[in-house]
Amino acid sequence: MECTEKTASEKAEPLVSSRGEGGRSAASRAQILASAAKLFREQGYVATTLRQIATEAGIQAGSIYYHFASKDDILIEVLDAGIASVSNAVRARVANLPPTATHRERIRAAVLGHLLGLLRHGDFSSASIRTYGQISVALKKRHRPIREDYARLWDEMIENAQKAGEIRADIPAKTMRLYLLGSLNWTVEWFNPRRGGVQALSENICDLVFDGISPEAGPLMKC
Amino acid sequence: MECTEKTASEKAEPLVSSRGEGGRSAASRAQILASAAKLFREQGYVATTLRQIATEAGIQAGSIYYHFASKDDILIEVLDAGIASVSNAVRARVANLPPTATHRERIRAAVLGHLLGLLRHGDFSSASIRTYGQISVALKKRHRPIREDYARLWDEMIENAQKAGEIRADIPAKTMRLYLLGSLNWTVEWFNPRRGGVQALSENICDLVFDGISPEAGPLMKC
DNA sequence: CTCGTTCCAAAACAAACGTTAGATAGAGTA
DNA sequence: TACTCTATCTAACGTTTGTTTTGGAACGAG
Repeated sequence: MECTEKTASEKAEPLVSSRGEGGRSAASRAQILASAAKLFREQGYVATTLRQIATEAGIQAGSIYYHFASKDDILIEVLDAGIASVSNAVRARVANLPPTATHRERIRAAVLGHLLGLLRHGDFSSASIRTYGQISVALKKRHRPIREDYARLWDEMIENAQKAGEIRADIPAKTMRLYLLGSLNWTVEWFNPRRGGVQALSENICDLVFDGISPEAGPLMKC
Repeated sequence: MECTEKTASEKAEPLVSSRGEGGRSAASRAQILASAAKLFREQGYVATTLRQIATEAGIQAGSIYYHFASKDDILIEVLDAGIASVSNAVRARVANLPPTATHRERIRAAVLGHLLGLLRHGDFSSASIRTYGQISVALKKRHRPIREDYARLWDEMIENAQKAGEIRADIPAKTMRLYLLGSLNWTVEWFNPRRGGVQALSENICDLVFDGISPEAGPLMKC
């Protein structure tokens, strides 16, 4: 609202860290982000207080403003980092496939990458998924490009697989992507690491995504 | 916190409505609930203000307390009504099936009932699903019984179908239920009624749930 | 008309929120 | 030693939150 210019601002770009990359304060910044991600994931954005984040990070509430301009700015960074995390996990797994891999194998690798990235290194990506639905349109706008990038990655994989006849083509690719990512994303709502491993669960869900709940080779299958 | 006893409380149970079922104030009560459900669905619980609810309902913020004891109490009623709504929709559709219906047909009816109940008469059920993840454990505890009832309905259907060999049995029923309901629930995050009908989408998703993204009659698997 | 009940508006309440301002301790530099 | 910059604390600001209090229309019963 107000024009908040510093009284004496000679340097136009103060730059985040004073010296080098691993600046002394960079650790604090990272700590704040990690604490925020954890709390956002558990309680959502609005329910999480700057004082909670500060306590979790071992500092005082006001000190946060040395590193971030606002609570919204913290959210944006957590959101972006979360999507980037799973996006990188997926791209890495797909890129590691041999060139002879089928489209189905690429999708399978992507599903596993998405799930593992979500359930393992969880706070940022889980926070990203769980809070996205409850933020203002202004915040969504700032975050949208990264999300659309990731969506495009899936759309291309699905469309290519459809054209190659490796997955069904009677359902729009976009519907398929929304359904597919939704199935994966919802796991963060109920997954409990103490109850069964991530790997086993991920493969179960992968099977369900590909073949549904129908029996593999039904003895009395209708034709 | 404080002991808030009315100064002169002769009647132990004032009862909600003074006269009959359709009391004069029952309409206001319902209006408050409807407004709250709509806002909870759109913004989440914490982000929704009592003053917003009041404005939406056409009354004053303080007046809400004539009908409800607290904001939490409103949430609980919205949550319960939401689950009850889809639960009834599902039970009705399943009950309307002929006695000769297979387990697969029962599950298909349930899936459609869940989706249609969710996407059509949406505010209460959508609010219930979207806010459940962000409320305190105390609130969850009050709401849990109704939710578990509904979960049990699905578990029984799935287990019966597994025993009959009509759906795959190589994946735990509980995992299957969580995956299945998750896929359906996530639709409220992206469904847009202006872009395609509810019925068509529901059947697409139903197909995906049953047969996955694999082609219907694949090159490998012919009937 | 009078009384009691029902329903709600108006205004205020304390607590908590995001945010800002000023002071301060410590490290580096000259 | 004196000065500067960095990173933080302390304390407060104004606003908004859920909630409470008070008072008074509206209305039916006697």
